[in-house]
Amino acid sequence: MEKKYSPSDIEERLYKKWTDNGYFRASADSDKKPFTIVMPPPNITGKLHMGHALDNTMQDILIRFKRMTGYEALWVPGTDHASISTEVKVTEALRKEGKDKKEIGREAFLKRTWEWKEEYGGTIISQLKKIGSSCDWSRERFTMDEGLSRAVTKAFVNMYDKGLIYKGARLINWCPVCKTSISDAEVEYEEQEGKFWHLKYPVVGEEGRFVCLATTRPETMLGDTAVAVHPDDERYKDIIGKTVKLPLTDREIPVIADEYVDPEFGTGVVKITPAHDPNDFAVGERHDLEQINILNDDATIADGYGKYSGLDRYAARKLIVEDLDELGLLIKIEDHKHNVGTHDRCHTTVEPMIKPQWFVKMEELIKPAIEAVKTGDIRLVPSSMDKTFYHWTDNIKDWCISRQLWWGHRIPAYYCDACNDVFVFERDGEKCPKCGGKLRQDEDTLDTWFSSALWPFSTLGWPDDTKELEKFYPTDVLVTGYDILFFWVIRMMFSGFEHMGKKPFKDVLFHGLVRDSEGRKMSKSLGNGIDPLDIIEKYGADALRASLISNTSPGNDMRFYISRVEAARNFANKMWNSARFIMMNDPDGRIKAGKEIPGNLTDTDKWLLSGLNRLVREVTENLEKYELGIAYDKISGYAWDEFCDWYVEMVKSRLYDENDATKEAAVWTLKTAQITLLKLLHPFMPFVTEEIFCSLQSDEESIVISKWPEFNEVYDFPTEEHETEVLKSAVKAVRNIRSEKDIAPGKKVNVIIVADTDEAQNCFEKGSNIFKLLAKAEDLKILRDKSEVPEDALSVVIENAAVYVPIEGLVDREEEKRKLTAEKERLEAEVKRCEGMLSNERFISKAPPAKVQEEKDKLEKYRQMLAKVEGELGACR
RNA sequence: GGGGUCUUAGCUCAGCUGGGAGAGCAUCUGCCUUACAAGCAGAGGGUCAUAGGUUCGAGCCCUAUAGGCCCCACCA
Repeated sequence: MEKKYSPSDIEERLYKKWTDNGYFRASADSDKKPFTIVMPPPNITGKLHMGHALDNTMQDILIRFKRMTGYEALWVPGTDHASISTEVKVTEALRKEGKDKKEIGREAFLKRTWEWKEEYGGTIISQLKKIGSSCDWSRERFTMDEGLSRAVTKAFVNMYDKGLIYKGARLINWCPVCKTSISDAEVEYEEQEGKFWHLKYPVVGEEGRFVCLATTRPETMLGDTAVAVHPDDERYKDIIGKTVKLPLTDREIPVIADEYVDPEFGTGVVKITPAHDPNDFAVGERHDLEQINILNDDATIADGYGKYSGLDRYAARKLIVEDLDELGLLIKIEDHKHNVGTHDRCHTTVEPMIKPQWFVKMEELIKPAIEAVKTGDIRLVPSSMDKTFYHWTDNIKDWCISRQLWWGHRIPAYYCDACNDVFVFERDGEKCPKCGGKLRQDEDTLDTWFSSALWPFSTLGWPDDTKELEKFYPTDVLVTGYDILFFWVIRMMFSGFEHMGKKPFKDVLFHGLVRDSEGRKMSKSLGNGIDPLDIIEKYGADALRASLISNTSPGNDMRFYISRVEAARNFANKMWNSARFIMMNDPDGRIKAGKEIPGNLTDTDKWLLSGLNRLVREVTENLEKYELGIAYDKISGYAWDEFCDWYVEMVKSRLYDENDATKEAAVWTLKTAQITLLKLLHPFMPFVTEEIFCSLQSDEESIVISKWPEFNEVYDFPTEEHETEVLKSAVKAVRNIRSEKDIAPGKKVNVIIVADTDEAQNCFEKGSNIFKLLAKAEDLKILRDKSEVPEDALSVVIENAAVYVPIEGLVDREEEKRKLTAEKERLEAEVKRCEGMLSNERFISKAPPAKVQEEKDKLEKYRQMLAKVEGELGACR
């Protein structure tokens, strides 16, 4: 094995081995318990970014963990057609070739988009493989696959038949560039510097009287159908019911009273344009006002408005303001900051317009989802997401699902021009059921989230009755970012209940955004994005994965630091090297890790094994609770600090002694511990663990399908903590001798070790050579009792260790005394605290018995330690 | 305007249902030592935002305050 672990050499080879052997496949025929995750499908337009890396690492950890614990673990991958994003991209590509979407027509455009999908849609999938995702690739799905498209149609028809989908002319958000409607959730508000134009409209029949009002959008006045005041506003009470002349037009419009108007704001008078403003629309509905659409689809002024017709909305605004000014109807212009709705894809200012669109009625549909979260039937992790969930569901509005796009699922509604009727059904190409006439399908496609909402069951075969649905639905956990709670998670919930009659998942595990090191969102425009693939190439997939998990918690944003990746890479290398060490000491691989426990384990071995045993239990619990960060940190902590830094050092003396009777026990323990740690670590760092596992345990095929370690009573040895402490300290001390600056370089040094127990004595005698080497000592004596140590010896040992270095003229125990005194004081305080608690009657009676016992044990422990420290302090004098 | 969330070491963050303040990185000291310098042995560094409250006991629970971030709404 090489001295350093180099991931690039092995990752591809191992991933190929895994897929070739079908480890990731899950079968519906298996009699194992199922564990299912469906992957949030990345857009086919997308490239792998840190968010995907995090999302998929978390899912992979859970899937690999469950696979090892004996579940039939299924992870369904796939991609999303991402209607508008893709359509925009393809339209752009066409434009570069000098072609226009409209010119080439729907059919050619779709053909072109499919070609585009075939060419680029696969890149994200291959990138997901690079980070080690253990998906069942034989089940990869695409939202526009034949089966999934059938699911979409079926779902639409089901809901339409139940009256949950309707078509209606509503005010929707219109993007004049993409020329499609977009849902409320797709509108992003941006603060913009605008103007506030104060206008006056003449009151009809009262010469010289005007109503003054202010607007941010003067051009919409062409579509005004009323002006409104507050019913209690004394200033305007007398004109309610009268009419005003709408300037620049020949229309007269009424003055109405509505509570929507805030008398305190502006002049207390509002122009009402029902066709181009959501609030005005609502007012218009209440007062039965006419809705006048003054705009074309590209936001130019419609025909019939004279010289304004055909002008862009902003050009029209300028001209209208000029004309009003000329008529003396413009009072003043103020600067005004306001929020403007823009389309989240192209950042064009959206235009509210009245259009016939398809909607999903939400009020009833959402109830089972709310109920499920309330009762805990669906659990959100972290649970603080519940509040956000209710905030969304309590304010939910009907969902506009039709889009004036071509790339997507076409709405299964058919119109008969002969009898002027509408039919919604699944059978394309049919004749009109009424008159037998030719049917014309609705031109619109569905919101891309409509198909995503069906993802948990459409990927498993719905609407057919499949074995997969039977076995793997509902899925176990959905892992996703909190930013799509509304877009996706909520919609999957009600879709699951509606179409399957069952929840789509048991738990939802949320993660946050991966930000850059300064806390900014990673974005193309800022150019601060870090490509996960670059990181993988340089540091390995394992290091990337671990860096995204270590020291993090669910639902919170995290910052990406390269130093974390380095730390994780170093840890992988540490495991690599501990394996090298083991193999050096068992070159033929004669000793097997496993259940046959050697009879001659030493206390050191038992100490390690029982600690490891507890680690197994804790890590398993953490993973069950989705505490991935905690689990990883515990494993790496134990592996590095306890296993490598302590145990490996402690057993060296046994390993280097050919005659040591416990040598094999040491190798066995090393191997058993290393294998156990590798297994615990495998979900987090799949590649390096597999590579080491196969070299170390050559009779097993792969760690991927190996059995997860279990808490084993056999390993739960009672340990003499005191003895272990002595050993640990001694090893540390010996290693430390050379770094003590009190020892002059090149000076002849004699080391005295006090071994006050049999095991320590044994250990030091066996290891005297290695200790000598480590300490660069001339001579090394092992004494049984502290009192035998010469007066002039300098202790270089902290805490319990009994190692002394005699050096001429360097007898100085002040430092040691100071430390021991500090320790004594600490222990005294602890003892006092414990005694205080235990003498407190309320504590005894109120605290749980286990806690009381714990305190008693602690007290005992501290008393013992205190006695020891006092003894040592005495010996110093 | 409504809601959420955060404030813990120099930096970035963990800290489960209340019971001995943690990790990584950074800093300082000493070390190439027969697994590993991507390493080893040590050290320093925190009034857990502030003020109250509950409790035998609060980083954790409650109230208020200050500051940061996010989401929703969108006064024309």
